Amino acid sequence: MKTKNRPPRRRAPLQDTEATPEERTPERSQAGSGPELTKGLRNRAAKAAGARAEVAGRRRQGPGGRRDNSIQRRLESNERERQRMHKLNNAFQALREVIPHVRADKKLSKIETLTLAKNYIKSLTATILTMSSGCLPDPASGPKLYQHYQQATGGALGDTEAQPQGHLQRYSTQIHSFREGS
DNA sequence: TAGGCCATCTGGTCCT
DNA sequence: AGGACCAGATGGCCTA
Repeated sequence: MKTKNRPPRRRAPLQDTEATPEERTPERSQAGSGPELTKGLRNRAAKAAGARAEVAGRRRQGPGGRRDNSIQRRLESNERERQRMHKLNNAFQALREVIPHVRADKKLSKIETLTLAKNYIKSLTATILTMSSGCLPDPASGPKLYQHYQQATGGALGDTEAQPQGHLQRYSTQIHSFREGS
């Protein structure tokens, strides 16, 4: 699979207006002040904003454009949509951080994140059920603990099957230790 | 260069 | 009425 640790990208709008990028895009300013954004990313965002303004200028000149009010509403709507998607992405990131996975060097894609989360929940559910029946899984012998997890991990992550059993073993051990410690 | 992934724009629909 | 949500379209970036 491909590396997904990429900077945020911006696309020039098909419709844009009079407002300068600075005055109408909190996200872009957010892109400039976000805690996780590097200077390079801020530069990129600024550059993209400039490109948008340029496109806006070109489009403004054409006849039959939208009325100002309508355009303004659309821009506000776009901004809300961006914010909404950013929240969604933050949630995805938070989810990535709590899902154990074997490719720590590569960022999980959204679909991988969702699939692994589902499998992780299944694994934990299985653990709870095992605990509730008073039977601890043996971490040294390939426990049933993550049969669910391993199963669809292979489905979601094509290369997971190639991963050494050690990762799963470690995962089991960690869960086991956690349970013994708690 | 193709394909995967992603951000953004956009218009429609639903909800408050 | 206005905002939230959704899905399709578009185009950029990256890797094989």
